[in-house]
Amino acid sequence: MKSEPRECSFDDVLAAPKRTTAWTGVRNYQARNFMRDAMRPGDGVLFYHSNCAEPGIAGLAEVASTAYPDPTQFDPESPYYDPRATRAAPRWVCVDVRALRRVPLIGLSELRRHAALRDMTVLRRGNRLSITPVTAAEWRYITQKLARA
DNA sequence: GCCAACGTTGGC
DNA sequence: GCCAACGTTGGC
Repeated sequence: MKSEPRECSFDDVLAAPKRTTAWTGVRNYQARNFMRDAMRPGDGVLFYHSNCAEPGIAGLAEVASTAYPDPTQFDPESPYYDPRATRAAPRWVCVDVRALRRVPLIGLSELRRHAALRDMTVLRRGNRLSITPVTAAEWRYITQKLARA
């Protein structure tokens, strides 16, 4: 899951109550569908810092809820407000994400260096999705080989 | 700041 | 349903 550290860094989540934050503001249907259809409490999350000086994986987290309506879509004051959404027919969902542990930043250039990660969705050219699936093999490789504390 | 890549919008 | 125009993402 990508987050811009200026908006919400891994350390911000670690410092939050219950080390948990609501993953609000996703306004892409594919990313929304991953949260709604594929993500379950306890699923592992690679917390990725994007659009910053050192893009890469900054920490390990887990999904802490099933999907529920993203409250920011109903809030006219929010930058994520969506006038087409109603409480009866919400368009966007979020999940809660709980930070588990910080890792020494695994930079994008390092991720690209590993043949085992060649097909990672997030590394694909032109990828812009803020939420992308990770295979079991990729997860093992990263958590066991690259994310040693 | 640049720009490639992609998603969304809206006229037709 | 097509597709050009536009907006956004995000690495560099």
